[in-house]
Amino acid sequence: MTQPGPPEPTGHPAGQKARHFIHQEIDQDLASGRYQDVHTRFPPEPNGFPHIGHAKAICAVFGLAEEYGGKCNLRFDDTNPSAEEERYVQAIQEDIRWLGFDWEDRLYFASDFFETLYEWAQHLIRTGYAYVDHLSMEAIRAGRGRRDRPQDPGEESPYRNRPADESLADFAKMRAGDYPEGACVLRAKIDMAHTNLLMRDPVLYRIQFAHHHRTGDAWKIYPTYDMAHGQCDALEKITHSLCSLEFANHRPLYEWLLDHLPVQSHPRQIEFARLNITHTVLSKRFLRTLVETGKVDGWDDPRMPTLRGMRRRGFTPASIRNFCQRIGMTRTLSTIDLSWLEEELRKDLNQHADRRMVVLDPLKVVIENLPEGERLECQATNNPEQPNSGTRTLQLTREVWIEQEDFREEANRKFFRLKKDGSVRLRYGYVIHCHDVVKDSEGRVTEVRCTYDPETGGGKTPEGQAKVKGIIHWVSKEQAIPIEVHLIDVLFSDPHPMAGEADDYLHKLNPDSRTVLQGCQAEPSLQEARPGQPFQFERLGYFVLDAPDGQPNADRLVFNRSVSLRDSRPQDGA
RNA sequence: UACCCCAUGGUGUAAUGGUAACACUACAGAUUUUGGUUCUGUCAUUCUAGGUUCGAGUCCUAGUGGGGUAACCA
Repeated sequence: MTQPGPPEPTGHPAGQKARHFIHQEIDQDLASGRYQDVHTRFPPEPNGFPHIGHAKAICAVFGLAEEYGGKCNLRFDDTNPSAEEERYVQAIQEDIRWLGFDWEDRLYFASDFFETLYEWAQHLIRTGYAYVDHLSMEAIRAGRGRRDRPQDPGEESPYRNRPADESLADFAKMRAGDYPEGACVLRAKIDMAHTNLLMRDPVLYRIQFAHHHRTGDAWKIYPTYDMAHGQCDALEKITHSLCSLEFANHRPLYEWLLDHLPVQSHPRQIEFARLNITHTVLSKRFLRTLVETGKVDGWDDPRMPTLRGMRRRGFTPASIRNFCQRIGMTRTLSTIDLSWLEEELRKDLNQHADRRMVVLDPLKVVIENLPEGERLECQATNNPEQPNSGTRTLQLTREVWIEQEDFREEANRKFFRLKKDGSVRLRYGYVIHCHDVVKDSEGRVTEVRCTYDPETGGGKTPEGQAKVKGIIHWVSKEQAIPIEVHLIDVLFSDPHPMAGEADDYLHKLNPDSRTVLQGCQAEPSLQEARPGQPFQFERLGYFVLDAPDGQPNADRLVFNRSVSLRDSRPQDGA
């Protein structure tokens, strides 16, 4: 039979998609005829906002379906009403679409299948594979085995061998709400001596009176993950059910249930390692703590590894997809260096972000031989990587702002920006020469006095003159608009915040994860910046207009630095 | 502790019993109106011990190290 998969690669040739162990498994399944096509699913529980770790899974399942010409469903695993909310259902869909994936008309909810799952539970009871157990939660837990001696077999519940009719009647009463929460559960009857403790008669249904975001108060009982997940996979005719490694222990149960239920199809669970990234935490619980304790401003704080946080920070869908492509899929535990994410973002933004000039920490330069009121027009390229991006006109005036950092009264030879009695080129403008400085009473330079060379416009170097190596950015004082800039740094100074004791991570937060800079000076075109529109502020990095909850700040222009430019300045050069 | 999973340069990923490779980082150089981009080069790798085999990163056994699970969460 022919396989739709890509050709056999060796290594990672440029431009060719990396192939991983799941490709190989799928190839075999198609070759052996186990499955005729590839149908995957993304199964989030609507109880939080997706983060970059989810992006890995999303890219994998949607990507695999696409590569094999198959389909990928979106299914909300909404089997625990006390934890789940409608707003997350919306947010998750928004984030997946933003990443660029489409489930078309295949949007499902586990709750869509509650009636079938109920019937299947009855089926298990009738066939002698499930029973209603009135033992307390503690008693059940104890009966499954001692924590310190898990090798010993568990103890069978006294309800284990009750007649099916009795269980059936009790199960109906559970559904009807005749029993209070916690009074009883439905358990599978498997093997109380199994070495995998999950197989020691796991709970399949429990009573919950919580209001469900979709089914309201129609149900008093809800299936557990194990009773719902594989069954929904089967009902949706999923072929390859991908999940993270912590579910590997559930696979025998996944198989057992499919084997004992009248399912029409038999999906296959494949586990992969979840994503870890240095300097951050990727777990809903820990991220929630950061939000709830006010360590960050919210789920969409630009420092958060949530997709909405990253979006607000200026990450692009392409950069995230490329990142996920690059890290691959394995069963090996790994921690990816945060710089990989930043590198992918730079790669994308270098191609697509228009260039602008902004001075973060302004120092006044007076060009003495440029009369007040006179303007020198300079043509600035919008994006050197995109020949068709055009140019814009900047006005060079007598007074301009440059970066404090770009001026030194004295400096060594490796410093090739502006110093006293030295020259530097104003980007897109002219070469200026500094011959004097003005200082305040404390000796700080408040003003730099320069002259410009009219022969050096358009990047020209006049005959016989040495080429000026340093080029710095600038903004006309007359034209500048004030903006606020937020520099974003790592959330945790420790590369491995999760190492160590339970809640240590809260003490490893980087106190300087956000630096607010007020009084920055920007070229006037930035007045028109739109949310999500990426810019490179020349020599400073990539920036995006801040838009909390998708809306720009009404009272002022705030830009977040998505990522800095790679900086190879030598340490002693400053 | 029991069960399950994992182990290849600093990092990540390939090599499907047959010459250990690719990318990133680091470092060096070239180009450059961004100390950016781009290009070139250099350094560096199979956890340990046995076994199977003509041949082992790959298969087997044991050890060591790391991780997951041991919820009426998913």
